Amino acid sequence: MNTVSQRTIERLSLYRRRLMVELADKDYIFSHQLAKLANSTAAQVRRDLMHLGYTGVPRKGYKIKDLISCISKFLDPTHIENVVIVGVGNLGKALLTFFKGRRPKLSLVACFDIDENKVGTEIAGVPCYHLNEMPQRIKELKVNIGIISSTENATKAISEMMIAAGIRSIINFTCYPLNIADSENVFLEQIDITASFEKAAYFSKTHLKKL
Amino acid sequence: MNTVSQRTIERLSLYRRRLMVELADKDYIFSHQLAKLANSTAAQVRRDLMHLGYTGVPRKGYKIKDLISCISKFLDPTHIENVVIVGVGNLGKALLTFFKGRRPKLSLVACFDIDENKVGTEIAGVPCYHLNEMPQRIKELKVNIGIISSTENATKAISEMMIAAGIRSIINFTCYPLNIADSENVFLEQIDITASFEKAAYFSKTHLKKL
DNA sequence: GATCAACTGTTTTTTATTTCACAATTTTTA
DNA sequence: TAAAAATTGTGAAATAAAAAACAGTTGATC
Repeated sequence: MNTVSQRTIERLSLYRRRLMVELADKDYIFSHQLAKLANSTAAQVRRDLMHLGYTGVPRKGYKIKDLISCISKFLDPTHIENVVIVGVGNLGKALLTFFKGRRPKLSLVACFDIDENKVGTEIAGVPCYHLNEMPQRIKELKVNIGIISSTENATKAISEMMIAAGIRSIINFTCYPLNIADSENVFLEQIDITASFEKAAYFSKTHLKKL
Repeated sequence: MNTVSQRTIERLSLYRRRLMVELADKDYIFSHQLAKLANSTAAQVRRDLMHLGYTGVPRKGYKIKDLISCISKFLDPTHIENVVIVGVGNLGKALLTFFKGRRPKLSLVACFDIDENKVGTEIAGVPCYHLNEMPQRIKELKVNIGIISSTENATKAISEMMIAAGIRSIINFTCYPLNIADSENVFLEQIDITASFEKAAYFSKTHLKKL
């Protein structure tokens, strides 16, 4: 199986977004131009595009329209994927709003919380249910993707509920480092904002390339 | 110069947070135990700790208290670092709240927006100024770290303002891929939430390790 | 229509990161 | 006190990722 790296998938996602912007201006783009737009290198771009089976034309480049649809065919789910989010505090709300209508093939269908003031309402147009209802809703709505933006100490329990209910992919925005057994076959993306901040602080004093 | 990788810095940050939790329970910890807590491996932990110059004791492990202070000495700025955030929409607000009091050596001293309803108020206890004032405030407060959570199309201009004002490190939460010249010597952390979502979608169908 | 210039797709090389493996060390046990 | 057991620190090997190099095409130019 020709497995594609996470890094490549991230870049393909970025290429597509940059290409959408360019589409208004022109028909074709060279690898070095796309590289510049995506903050990468020409070699890296060509390498990434190899996975698509779409080939450009020397001296002419890639037809933007075709390249976009090729990336879409590669990246996007065939049908619309339902997504849920657990924990509708500040970050959860921000993600709901951010997410809204951003990707046509990803549909945020429900959010969950334990705060009775939120349960039963709609937040950014998305219905909020009690956490207890999550397993049932996930099954009913055939949800494959779950986002966790709860408190740190609820993370583990929530992830276990998600996995038991059949979730295939988790994005964890809490700082609790989830540990999912390989045998579960669940994809995990850990976004550790605290680590990012501390890294920024560390390199603000250290990141001096030329001394 | 013995430069330490970004990955290692991220893990050290995580180790410290996990160790803080353990500190309540016990005095010493083995590399394989810390690895389990941080979702890593014993070899990786030992390798990362090598950079600290702190050595553990065979058959006894690392003294948690000492290890924490050693990581802190390594990671933390010597004095308190001021941080600013630009763009106080949903995500910006969430980051403000999230950040509040989380790291003692990092102090969020100001946020900026162009919305006149926000300018002049306090958001999560942090004063909000007009974006125009940013350069001056950054210089006055000797701010080294800037967070961007604006709209996508404002990102580039904001980063240029930041760099011109003397910022040393930028965390960019917008999807616009900033391109900072090496010569600027500014550290950049790009957090592309859209890419994370699309990655999660991609691997939810693909991430089947054993077929 | 032959030559040149510039770009693509892919192989090779280089660099970075992780894992392995093991001598050295320390505690525990006898 | 000697032997056994378990863990550390680190050099070496393996793996992963990025960059470089280059043959093969294609469009442009004369």
